[in-house]
Amino acid sequence: MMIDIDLLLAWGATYKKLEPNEIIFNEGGVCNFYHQLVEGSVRWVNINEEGKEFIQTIIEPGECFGELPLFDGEGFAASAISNTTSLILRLHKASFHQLLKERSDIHLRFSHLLAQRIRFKFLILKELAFNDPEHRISTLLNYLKKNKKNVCSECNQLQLTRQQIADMTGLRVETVIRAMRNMHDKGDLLIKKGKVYYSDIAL
Amino acid sequence: MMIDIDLLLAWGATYKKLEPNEIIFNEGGVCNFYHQLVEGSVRWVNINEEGKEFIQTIIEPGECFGELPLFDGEGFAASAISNTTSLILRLHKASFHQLLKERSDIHLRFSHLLAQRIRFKFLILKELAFNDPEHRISTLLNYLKKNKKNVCSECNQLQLTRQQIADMTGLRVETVIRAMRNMHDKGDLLIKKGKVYYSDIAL
DNA sequence: TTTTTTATATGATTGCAATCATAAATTATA
DNA sequence: TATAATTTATGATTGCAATCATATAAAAAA
Repeated sequence: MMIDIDLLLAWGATYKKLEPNEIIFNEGGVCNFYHQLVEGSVRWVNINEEGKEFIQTIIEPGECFGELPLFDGEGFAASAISNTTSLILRLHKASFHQLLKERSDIHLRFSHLLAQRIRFKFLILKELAFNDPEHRISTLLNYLKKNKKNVCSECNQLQLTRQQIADMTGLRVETVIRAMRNMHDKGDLLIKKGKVYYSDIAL
Repeated sequence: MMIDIDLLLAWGATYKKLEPNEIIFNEGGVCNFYHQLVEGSVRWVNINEEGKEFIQTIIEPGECFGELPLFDGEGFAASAISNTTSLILRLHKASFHQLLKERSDIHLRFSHLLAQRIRFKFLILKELAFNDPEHRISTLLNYLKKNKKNVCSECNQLQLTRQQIADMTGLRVETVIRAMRNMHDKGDLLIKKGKVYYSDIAL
């Protein structure tokens, strides 16, 4: 989901440049903006008491993030942190609501986005519950491939580290590494010099 | 989220009576209706190959369910099965979309609902990932209490079996039973004759 | 290029929830 | 009330991912 950049600018949105690992907003905090990523990469994460991260989504350019408070009025459900140097666009909450009001087509596209987000959560949740590391990982990778997320469109290379996959599936790095090696051995995916590629033979 | 029953009827919605354990729709199936529960109880579940259920939500009277396809055009993300004798209202998809179009206030309320659903998923997901059965259960119960879901408003009694809690947290019944006994011993909740009550001393 | 940092790899051990088995208590039904 | 079915309870065992430890490889920075 993205709103046309020119439209956002016309409505008064402003750019903000981010350093790597800069906190954009914190879980529980009050939301004043609609956020859209223009360049770079942002992770949307929950961090527990021991500092361990659970990555809800890794946002790519063109996607919005942190939108829940705009629709239900509560605090941020997770924190947003830049992975790399990034550029975002922010539109004031009031302007965003006005925009939705005037443009029911955009409102509908947000409903579509929200439904898709729930769908993804349904998918991951049932995987976490039904256990089995390999299955969890392969379901996640399948979803990402299908939605062309976190993958190089030219070379088919997965743009995630084992640690990130672990943080998205609730597993430990070592478990992910071992499971993925196993999947490689079975031909479910391809690992060359540590880098992961979707094998052509389905997944 | 509920739409006023008279309004639904005016728009051509029809009632459907359900026997216990009747399948309303199946995961992956095509959606033709907006569904709203009037009486009884419905579970929204994913069922894996071995027949084990993961309960995404237990729907109570006044709530809608199976709404994702109406917003993103894909198949049902989970199956819906009646827990008890139930009564639902169904409105044809096309009418629903027309209703949304004419009533932007209702559309906004659905955005609110969708955001809340994602929020709940964020919560559960990070719990499943950060492990620890007691913590998972207590987070779920807290959420349910806060949202007055699956709880008797008069007597404060939790309206879920240990099995259902297990199916919502990805744990086994025995683990849930043991964890909840433990929580009872610590005073986090109250178990009388097997029945669970929220203790007044927070949770 | 060399050094430092980050990511991947792999073995050994452990802890804990799943599993299996069985019983008791509670609720529903005859 | 008796009987059946469901839910809760509890012990014993096991399997598997987490954890710990350490090494190697790749990428980034000096």
